[in-house]
Amino acid sequence: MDAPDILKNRGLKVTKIRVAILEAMGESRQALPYSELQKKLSIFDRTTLYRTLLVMIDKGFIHKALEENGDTYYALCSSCTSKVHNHNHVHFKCKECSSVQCLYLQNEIGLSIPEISIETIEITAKGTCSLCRLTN
Amino acid sequence: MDAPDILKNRGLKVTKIRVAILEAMGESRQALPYSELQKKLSIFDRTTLYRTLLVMIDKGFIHKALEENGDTYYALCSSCTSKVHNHNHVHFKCKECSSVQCLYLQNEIGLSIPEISIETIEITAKGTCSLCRLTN
DNA sequence: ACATTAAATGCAACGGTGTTGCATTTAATG
DNA sequence: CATTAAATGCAACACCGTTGCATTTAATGT
Repeated sequence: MDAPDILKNRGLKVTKIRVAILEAMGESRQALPYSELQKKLSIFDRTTLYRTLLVMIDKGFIHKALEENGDTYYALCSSCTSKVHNHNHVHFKCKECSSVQCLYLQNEIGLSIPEISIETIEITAKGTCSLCRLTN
Repeated sequence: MDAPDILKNRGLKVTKIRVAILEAMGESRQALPYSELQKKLSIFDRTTLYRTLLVMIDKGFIHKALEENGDTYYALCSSCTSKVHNHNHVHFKCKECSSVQCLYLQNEIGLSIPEISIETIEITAKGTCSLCRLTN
């Protein structure tokens, strides 16, 4: 299913920037930093990019995978809807190539702390990705 | 031990802003967002605050507990040195009062994923803190 | 194919943060 | 009290988040 169909299926108008965002993020299969999205989509006004990202987060197409040093990494949601966001996955950042990816886990990670009710858990792991390990 | 002594012990000059930062963060016992630090320390130039935070992170006094929506939360390091950063703790953000705190765990959380070497893990939990639970 | 309309877009503008260079001040030392 | 390396304040620039408003466009019905 291509980008326009995905948008239609979820009741969103098919616009150039939405298709471009989905394609840009689909290619890489990794989380993209805002700065890179901005570059790739520099044809569009940055306000439009900003607002489009808001909409697509709200509709459950994408999510913020990581905020680090002022840069925000966005990733495609493979299992989220506008209502339910499943986050049984880990965000992994490679210290060498700076790539960020979503890793899905078989078993959800649980955590319980006395007196506090925990609703969501986000996990960010850092290390060396498989590609960079081979390169060294 | 008061702020000036802490600074001396770690080989840092005792300056007003460093003392002020340590005291501001010591009082609250919680992570402070940059925006609030900025307000509390508005006597000082913001560049000085910026550079002082860099130094204090580097020396292991404080760490970034959370970056969210462009605001960075800083917390005192209770078990970190300039060489070793222990992060067997969870950063917890209350969705009601927006407070952020470091929770220390008895047992470190481990995570292993094939083909990837993980060096550090950061966990951010969100929910309702004990105080807000009582209030409701 | 065309008109209608709500939604999407582009532009301008403002405030906040990250960052750097440079001149001045200050804390630690002898 | 003099010396000096470090810390500070100021200026400046780029980038991001955000909002208002006028214009354009995608979807819908005729």
